Amino acid sequence: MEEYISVYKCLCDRTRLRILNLLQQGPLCVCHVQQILGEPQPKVSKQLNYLKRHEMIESVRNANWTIYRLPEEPQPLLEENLKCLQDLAFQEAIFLEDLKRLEQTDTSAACGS
Amino acid sequence: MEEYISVYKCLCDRTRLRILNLLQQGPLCVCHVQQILGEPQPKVSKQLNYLKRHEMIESVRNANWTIYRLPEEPQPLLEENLKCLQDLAFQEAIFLEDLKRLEQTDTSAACGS
DNA sequence: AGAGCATATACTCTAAAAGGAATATTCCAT
DNA sequence: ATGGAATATTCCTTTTAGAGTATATGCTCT
Repeated sequence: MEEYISVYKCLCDRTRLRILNLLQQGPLCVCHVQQILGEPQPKVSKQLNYLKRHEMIESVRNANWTIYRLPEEPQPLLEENLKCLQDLAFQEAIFLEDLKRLEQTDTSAACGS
Repeated sequence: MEEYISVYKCLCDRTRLRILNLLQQGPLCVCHVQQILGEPQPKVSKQLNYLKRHEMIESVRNANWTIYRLPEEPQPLLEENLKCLQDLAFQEAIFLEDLKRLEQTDTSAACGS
């Protein structure tokens, strides 16, 4: 049950939801998330770290970038709610804008192809 | 998106999860929830009120009982996660114990048949 | 080794959340 | 109208979460 609570805590913050929405499209490094969200670097870094500590996402170091991504197989409860997030993405303006900015971002340098 | 966050906030507390688990079996008044959870009355009342304020549950006054229940059609995100809670109920000892105590409780007086 | 970019951490502050104890309210029965 | 049961609310305290600013660390390249 604590695992459930942990998942829900991760999901009840606006910034973290925006991050998860982005990561569903693929891995991203901190600076890209930061650019897309338009939020200060420490804020983004801390929330990414929060999600990682609670095992919602993984990270890999690549040169001086840290690439964050969703795990291959997220825990079931997270996976279920990521699907729900995708439904929301069609209605929620901020999500759509984030995805639009993501498309306009070249992630190949840091994150590989 | 604020609605999503609101749902997740409701779900990230142990007491509230236990309450929702119980209410999936049917309506209950405060004193029964209190007995089953073994928690102090103000705590239970406050959490029920919290869930109601956030529109996760409804209440009806019956004599000097207040009966709380899940709505006929919970909002989709809640409904999805209530299903997940049911999966958890089979593994989680505290949920099983709550359900057992629920069975041993006569709710007919306050909550109707 | 030194510069510069990317990221992480520390510190401080504010606000929100949760619990406990006491009290208030509501409704029914007598 | 009074008492008692059920529920709600208030007050107080403690904890937790999030934001902002500043600073530190890590890595790469020259």
